[in-house]
Amino acid sequence: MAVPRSGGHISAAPPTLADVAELAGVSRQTVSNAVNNPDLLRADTLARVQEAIDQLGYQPNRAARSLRTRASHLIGLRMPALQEGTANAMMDRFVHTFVEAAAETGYHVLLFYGDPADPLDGYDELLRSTAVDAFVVTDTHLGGQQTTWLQSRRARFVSFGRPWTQPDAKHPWVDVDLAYGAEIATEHLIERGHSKIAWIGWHKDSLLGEERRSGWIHAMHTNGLSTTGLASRTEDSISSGKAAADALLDETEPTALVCASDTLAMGVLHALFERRLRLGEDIAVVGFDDSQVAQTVPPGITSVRPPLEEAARELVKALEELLATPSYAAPGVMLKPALTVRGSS
Amino acid sequence: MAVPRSGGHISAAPPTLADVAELAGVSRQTVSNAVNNPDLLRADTLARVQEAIDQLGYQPNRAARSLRTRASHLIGLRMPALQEGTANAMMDRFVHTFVEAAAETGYHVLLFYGDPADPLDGYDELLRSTAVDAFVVTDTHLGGQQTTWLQSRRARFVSFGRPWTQPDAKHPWVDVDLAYGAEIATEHLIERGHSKIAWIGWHKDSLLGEERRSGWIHAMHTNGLSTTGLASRTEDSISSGKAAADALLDETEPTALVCASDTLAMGVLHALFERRLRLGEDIAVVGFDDSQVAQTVPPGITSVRPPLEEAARELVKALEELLATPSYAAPGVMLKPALTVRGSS
DNA sequence: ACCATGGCTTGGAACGATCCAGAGTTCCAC
DNA sequence: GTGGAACTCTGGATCGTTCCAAGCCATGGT
Repeated sequence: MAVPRSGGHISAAPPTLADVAELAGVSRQTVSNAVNNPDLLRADTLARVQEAIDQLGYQPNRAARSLRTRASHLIGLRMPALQEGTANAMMDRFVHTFVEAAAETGYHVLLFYGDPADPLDGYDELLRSTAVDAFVVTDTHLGGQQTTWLQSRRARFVSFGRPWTQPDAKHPWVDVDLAYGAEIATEHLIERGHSKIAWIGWHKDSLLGEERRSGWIHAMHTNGLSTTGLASRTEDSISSGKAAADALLDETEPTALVCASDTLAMGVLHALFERRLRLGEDIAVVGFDDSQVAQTVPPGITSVRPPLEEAARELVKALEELLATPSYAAPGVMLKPALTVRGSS
Repeated sequence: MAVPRSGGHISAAPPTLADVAELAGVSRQTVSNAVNNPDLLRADTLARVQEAIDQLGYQPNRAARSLRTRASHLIGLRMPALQEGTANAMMDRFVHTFVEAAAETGYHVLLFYGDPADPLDGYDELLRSTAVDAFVVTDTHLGGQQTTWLQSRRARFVSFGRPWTQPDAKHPWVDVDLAYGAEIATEHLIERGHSKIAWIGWHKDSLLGEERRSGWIHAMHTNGLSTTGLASRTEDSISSGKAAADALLDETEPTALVCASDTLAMGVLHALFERRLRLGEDIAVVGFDDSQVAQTVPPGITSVRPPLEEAARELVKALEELLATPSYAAPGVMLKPALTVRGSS
């Protein structure tokens, strides 16, 4: 719907506060108050201004508002690196849910790109130009570089991922307890009658990997099961998942496998395919992340599903507090994942 | 060129043009010129100003610049609806590549969310508040509602997807020739010695579906092969893909299947799994979109891969022209997909 | 009748950048 | 030596909003 302006012709320029003020017969400031502090106006004035606003289709100019209030209502999110594996499948779902949660409180998401080799690239420019109110940092397991730097620049941010290497970090964070995830995955297999349950995980220097692994170990030991010869550590790729599965199947002959990621689980599937073993019948497999792949591969891979929707909502809530109270120091929030059971187990 | 990041002294408020001007002993306007039109300055003045800029770590305030120039250097992209299937996997890859391509020309991407039930929701607010310079529209096959509306509001936009229902639309667009994709997929199977090649596609009212289907028909007929009894039309879901495959396998017994999407291909895999048929040996399957799933499922699904990187670059190029020349009317760009051959064929 | 009170409304200034028109320099041709 | 063009640089105005301090106007207590 095109909006006619005082001149009578149809103009491309959107109406301003002044246009509304003139039409309603009040001052600019009153219109501003009608938008931002309606309680300050007398009921009849408010109604009159509101009508003028509706009539013109007025919407405050973001740049002007942002300049004056020093708030852009934008949250910066650095595009996670694109990998040809499945590892970023979870991040995509997170971005979706985060954008949705942010929208509910009037925030939009500014996606930016940074050189994958430099975890700090991109942040500085946005910070200096006051383009965003805050950041969401996602790859905290890669080290505390980003958070440390942001802190030193006094930038506001929250992180999806606990501050692994800085136990004393004060920024709000939300994370998913994936040690617990490994635990329920392993216990699920034990309930199904398995006792030789192997683990395929990541290298020792991977914080995420060690955490997940500890859940498997805990579940095994609590149930009086041995883990010797059942653990393997490797890269997060399909080919190394396959290699690890091959080695385990040849040596220890486990009846079930818990994998630190759906990517590794897919590697296992490749090994099974080659050996003509049937997933879910000859051998059980559980993965992590509940990716698209896990959901769709026949007969479906049982997978540990992180509650991304809840994480996104928690992060947005923390952001709101943080932006309202600059000194806000929240306790971290740890969420529990659930197991989505499918045909593979 | 590169600004020292962890600069020694950190003040609360970022430096402004006036700060730089004072330090360099010139006027504000001169600093502005140093940033935007360096050719206008004498070499020694430029050097002096540049030094002051570096020293303070000055970066123009986006809100102020945006207010004055009426350009935000933001491109709006409505978050495609999240589906639990595989259909949006391609869109995620597109978003990635688009953000990257946009960054190269100094544009950032503003992600926003809109009620899935209303294809226009969200655009209006951003447009009225002049928050973005342009939009990228992605779901043109759902009808021309968005583009028609944006046009009527005189908004700038480009679309990823041809204007299906409006042959006379004048906005720049980029699309992938997926009829051609179906053709090369079918021909690939013919080369491999198949002659009974079935098609699993979407309902008749799906423009995308009919286009892809025509490629299959064309390839079959050009090679003197019959298509009777080999085509089936259904929903884009795993379960209906499975049902369609079951029906075809029972009735016509094709040796190869071309599917309109990787989702349908996954449905086929489910049917094969149940029948204990081996993908790539007992029967060949080709999908569309080259999703994560197609890439990782053993032994890999041969799939038609849309050149998303190229599409993103073309769109950004078109956007640049459009924003530089408001009257810019580009011819649409049609890109050719390639076939990624994997174990499934 | 008067002043204080509190609710509503207002005009001017400011946020930090760019646009614009004009002023000061430099340089060269005549 | 002078006029004029070309080159540099400058100060004021402006984009659309919100902050601020002050103004207006009923109301009510004294």
